[in-house]
Amino acid sequence: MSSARAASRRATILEVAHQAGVSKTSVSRYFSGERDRLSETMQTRIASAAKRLNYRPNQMARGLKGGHSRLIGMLIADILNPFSVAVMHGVEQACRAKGFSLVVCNTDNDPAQERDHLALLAAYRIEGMVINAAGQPSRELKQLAEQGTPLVLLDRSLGELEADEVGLDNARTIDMALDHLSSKGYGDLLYLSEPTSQASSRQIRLERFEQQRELRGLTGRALSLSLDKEASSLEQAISDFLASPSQRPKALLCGNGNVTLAVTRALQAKGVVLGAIGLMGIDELDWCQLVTPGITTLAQPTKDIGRAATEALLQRLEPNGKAAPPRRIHYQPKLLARGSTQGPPTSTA
Amino acid sequence: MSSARAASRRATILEVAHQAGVSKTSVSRYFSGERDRLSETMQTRIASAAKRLNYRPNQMARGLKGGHSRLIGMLIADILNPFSVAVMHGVEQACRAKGFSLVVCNTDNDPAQERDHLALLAAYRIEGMVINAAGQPSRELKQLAEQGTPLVLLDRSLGELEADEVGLDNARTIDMALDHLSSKGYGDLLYLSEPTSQASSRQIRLERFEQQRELRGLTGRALSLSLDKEASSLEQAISDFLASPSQRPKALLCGNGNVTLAVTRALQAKGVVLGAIGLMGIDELDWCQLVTPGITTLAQPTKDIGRAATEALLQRLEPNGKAAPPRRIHYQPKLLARGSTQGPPTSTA
DNA sequence: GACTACAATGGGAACGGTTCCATTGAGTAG
DNA sequence: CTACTCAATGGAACCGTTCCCATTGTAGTC
Repeated sequence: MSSARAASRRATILEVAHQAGVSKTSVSRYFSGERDRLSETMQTRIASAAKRLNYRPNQMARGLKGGHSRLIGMLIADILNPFSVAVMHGVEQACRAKGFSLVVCNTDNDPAQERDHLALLAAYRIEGMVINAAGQPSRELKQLAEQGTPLVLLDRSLGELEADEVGLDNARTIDMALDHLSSKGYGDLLYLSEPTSQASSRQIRLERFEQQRELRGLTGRALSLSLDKEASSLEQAISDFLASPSQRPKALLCGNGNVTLAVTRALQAKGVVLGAIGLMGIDELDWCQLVTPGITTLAQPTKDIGRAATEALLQRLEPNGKAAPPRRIHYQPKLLARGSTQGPPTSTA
Repeated sequence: MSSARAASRRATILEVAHQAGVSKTSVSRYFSGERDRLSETMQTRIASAAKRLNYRPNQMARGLKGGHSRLIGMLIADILNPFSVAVMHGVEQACRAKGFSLVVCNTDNDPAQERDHLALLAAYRIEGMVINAAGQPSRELKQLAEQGTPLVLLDRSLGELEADEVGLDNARTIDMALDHLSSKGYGDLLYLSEPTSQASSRQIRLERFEQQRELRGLTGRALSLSLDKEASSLEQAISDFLASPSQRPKALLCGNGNVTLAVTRALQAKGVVLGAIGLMGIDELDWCQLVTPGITTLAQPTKDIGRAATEALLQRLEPNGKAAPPRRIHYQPKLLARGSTQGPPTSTA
């Protein structure tokens, strides 16, 4: 009879204690990693009672008393971007390995959604956050930081906020791209980026591109535009670039995976042959090797980034780790050279 | 002074009540949607006190008393599959719109991870689950169901479990594929699927393919294999198929996006010209239009599926909705015809 | 053999809310 | 004017844990 009842509703610690004929304190100890404080007999009795009742500690109650929700929040600007998902995958695995759960919130690049999600995460008393979102820290985010919630910024830098940062070595990435393109004979370059106001890393890449392009005596320009709203302006920009007079072979460099996709579509619509016009992208995508003759990319080590972000965060959660100075971890990309930058036809002569 | 203190630690309902000079009951009412029971004065006083202290109700405490965690869990078999992410995006938006939060758990197709995650979600007393995971319901899942947690199965059917199901009309999807392929002149077909033991929808598709292929007098076969572990066996299977003697033009049909990716890679490695050998996939992917001459797909309405799943779930959460008979919602795919099924060269003569 | 130290266990007060029930006062019908 | 209703508010118990602080018993010390 009592075993039949067990299935109907989640058992409480009190019921287990009763079944086992011990106090709830002991049961609590058993489930909070203090088993060594209990005698053998006690342990087996609790174990069997718990099993019989199918008991699981209620995390809500736990979180309430101890303040440990064991929850990590993650804010993602664009969940449909494979790069973000790959990083999230890494973060999730690392969290799980340490006994934390991840609550993922997608903001669709919308500050209002970001605010909502932050309020929510605060309501659940999450213990830390991994953030890959808007450029300007919202009031909610600042509050969270001020209250002592550890923050890790992914691929972003939010000046005023004291937080760890994990991401790509943006300057070096641009340099590698320029090295590669110019070594293949491309001398007139167009850099395309999503709006730089949204993310500091975009800003850095764009500025670095302009600076280094000039320094290396290459011609061209850098452009930042919104992919959703200005699809036509992207095509226009590419047309203008391709039509612009220059003796030097032309190439396009894409600031992230979304841009690479949009640009590849646009080039294909125009009937451009890749390679004759160079194409290179930051972020590796499943299909880059499939589009003839293969698109050259600089791959980010997504897994490493995810893991590093989580480790940085969890370190801050440890009793002593809170005060350490902010870390800045920057990874090197990996060049995957393919046909789209094989060099212009004339240069092979 | 009091405002300075406000920033340091999250305020409690008691502090707000004190500040406002009212009882905590009234503050609770204010934040639980019972504002109409409070007088104007009371409301403004509470509002200003709450604002001053930057108060947010603690969801943990709320969930404890009322049993409402306002949390929905989602189990995803493979987070790196864009289809899953797209559906998840839909689910998340729908949850948010109704005031629920989504906790996403990726199982990497691993039953052990699935068990862990389920235990965890149970510990947080989630109110419902959207599931896209292993074929065999684990003990944990059954328990969850028995305790009355509403379940929605995505693209899967778990016989013994009473739950709503949302997904594609698999039989119709296969029929559409066969219609299209044979109308384009392909008569010798190979169907490739990921392991059918993992998901009932895969099983249905595969069986339907064999049945209908035969019924239509087409030759060929259907094969199920693991992409990770048997990459070489995939290539072998394709080679065998292409080498097999047949008068009729050959085409490959891919059971989902992952297969399409693996097959496209394999075909490209072999130097196969798409179209001469037909290629068609279930699931639309970003790059299907980019790979020359474009890959024909049957697109799933991911957003609809996500929304429908959430709506079904939330309906069960309403006081009366628990008892309704299980729903089965099946969507039609959309055919996106491209060059990879333009028909074999001889048929144009 | 009394005293201390410590290991093993239990009792009960939090934690931050919700909710039932009681209390108050004003309006209304008789 | 009295009794009754109803709206507005507060008091206190409770949700399922954790954790501090007893309490007990047993072994070790002198």
